[in-house]
Amino acid sequence: MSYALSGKRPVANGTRRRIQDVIDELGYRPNATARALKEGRTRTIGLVVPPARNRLTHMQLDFVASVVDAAARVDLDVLLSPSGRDHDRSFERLVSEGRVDGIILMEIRLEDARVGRLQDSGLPFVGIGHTAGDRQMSWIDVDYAGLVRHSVRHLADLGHRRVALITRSPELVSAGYGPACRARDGFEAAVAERGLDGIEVPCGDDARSGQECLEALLRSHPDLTAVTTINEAALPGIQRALADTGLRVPYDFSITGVAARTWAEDFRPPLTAADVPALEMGEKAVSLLVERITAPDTPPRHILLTPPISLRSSTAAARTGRQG
Amino acid sequence: MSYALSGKRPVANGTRRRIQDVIDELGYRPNATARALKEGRTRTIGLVVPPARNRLTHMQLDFVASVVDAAARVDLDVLLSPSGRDHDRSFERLVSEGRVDGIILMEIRLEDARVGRLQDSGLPFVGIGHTAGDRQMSWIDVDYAGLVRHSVRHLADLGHRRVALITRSPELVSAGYGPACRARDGFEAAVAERGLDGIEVPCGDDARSGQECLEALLRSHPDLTAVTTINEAALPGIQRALADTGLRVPYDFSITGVAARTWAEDFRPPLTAADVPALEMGEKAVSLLVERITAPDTPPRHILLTPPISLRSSTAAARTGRQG
DNA sequence: TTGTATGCGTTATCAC
DNA sequence: GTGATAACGCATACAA
Repeated sequence: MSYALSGKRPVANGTRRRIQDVIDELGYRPNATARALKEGRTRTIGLVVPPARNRLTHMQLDFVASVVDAAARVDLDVLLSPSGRDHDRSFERLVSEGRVDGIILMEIRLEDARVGRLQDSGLPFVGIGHTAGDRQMSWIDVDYAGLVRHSVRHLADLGHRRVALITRSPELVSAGYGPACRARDGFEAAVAERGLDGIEVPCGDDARSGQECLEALLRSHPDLTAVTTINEAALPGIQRALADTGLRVPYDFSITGVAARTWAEDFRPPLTAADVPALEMGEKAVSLLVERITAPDTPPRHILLTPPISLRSSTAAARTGRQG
Repeated sequence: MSYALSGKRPVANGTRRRIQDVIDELGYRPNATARALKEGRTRTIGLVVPPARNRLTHMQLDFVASVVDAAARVDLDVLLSPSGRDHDRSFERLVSEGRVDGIILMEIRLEDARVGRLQDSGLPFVGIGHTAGDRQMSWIDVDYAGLVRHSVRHLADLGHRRVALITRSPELVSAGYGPACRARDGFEAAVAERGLDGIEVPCGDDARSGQECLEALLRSHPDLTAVTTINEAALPGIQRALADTGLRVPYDFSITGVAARTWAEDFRPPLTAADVPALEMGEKAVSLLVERITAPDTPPRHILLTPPISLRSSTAAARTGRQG
């Protein structure tokens, strides 16, 4: 069948109508698979997500949703691939079988084998998050180190001397998950700089863990007057532990964090925090990827976001000590 | 190149080794697109999700995660497609361009045009949720009507006379979203059956809306002593409103709900609720779809789950009245 | 047991 | 301005 009515070449009006009639009659729609084979591109991108087993955080969910949305806007489909211990087959299919034109990688670790694998494959890809050494890839990330450093300085300015960092799950931390490691770096830097007593504790990504974590912290460090956290899922639990102990925020205890805005605003009182623009990041990741695909020889780009810390109502000057 | 070493026909050991060597040398991997074209199937399923604009609930997230996980387990890839007003192109691509072997439909409304569209297309599909009239599709759903009816009966048994149903967002309700409508039906049935005073209110899918909603409810109905809800995202807000008003659960006020277990257990005190088995449902949806794909002539199957209501600690006998 | 040819549905190129 | 034909990469049926 002639299909020059894509406008690629002139066509007589009569013929066009005749073809259109047949199309309408048969309900013809071009087959995407055949087209992909012929054109050498699939109009599909892969999104590598953490496996379901450890339920996704809201922030990750926002990434997924915004990536899918942004991709749909430019008529790209999104193939989801869980990546983790038992799902290597899925990842391998994605990179080596030519199902996708490019890949967006989530939950990147400081040393991440998948990055090397992708580089070898030659498939365009971008990261939401970035590895330790590699400048040979495009990525978009949040400056966790900088934000945590700022948060701790803010607490120090308010007179807090003993502060804690509540970070992500032990598994993530020991796997070298980027945000967790960089948050620690920023925390240690600020603690050293201001001569504070700093405690770093991992914490599962859920309310219960948050509660247990803060309870343990309060028990073992009675002089603790402030915490900062990058674990948004733990926030409701942290809040409960505080309430149960009778500690009023911010009069008796200060909190800062790095979290999606919803979580910060849902905290009581509203949390002083750097708002991670997850929706924007997903969108940006898609356009970075589109750039990698259409112009592979362009040098990779790195976008490190440092959202401002919104001063809300969860921090105040330290009391002389919780026990006093 | 000979590629009968898929085991489809006998092959000499020497030849096999020779071929394997070449494969290793070249790093050859079969191209999925070409294979799909040849075999007439893509080994990919489509998952139609609500658009990102109204952020997905945790339950929906669990659906997505479990579907992706279950699909990966049987080597199926998942193509995500946001469906909503502005994303018709994405849905249309999915059903008509042969990119997928089958489709899982989420957030189904009582009257859902997409179902008719899919039936016309002949593409295998299953719903997580079901329409009003149609028995011509496979689906898996939770019996919201029955569960809410049970919950209200439970409250009535405890002596509550004026109870409220907090349902989903006004948009969802007026769009005829299945769970919202069926919850209302069950609520009205139980209210009529027990001669209660029933109030039904829509509520946005977030903590803030939950708080405002319950505050308004308490203001306008001072004699309200119990609520039941299917809006899990509103639960934290409901809890806060109660706490702010000084109402103790369950002594002063009772709550029941239909929610994923995490939410119920995270409530303080733990929520008496029917636990929606979202993870299991996603998995089940995949196997239903695989059945539709491999045996299209099989009659459609309907799975209506009625998870038991777990009695936790959020309900108690009604006081004579909140004001008394 | 092995090599070769055909066709899946498109798009692009080439004669007409 | 239009119709026929090759090629994308694979699987398979058929010939050797």
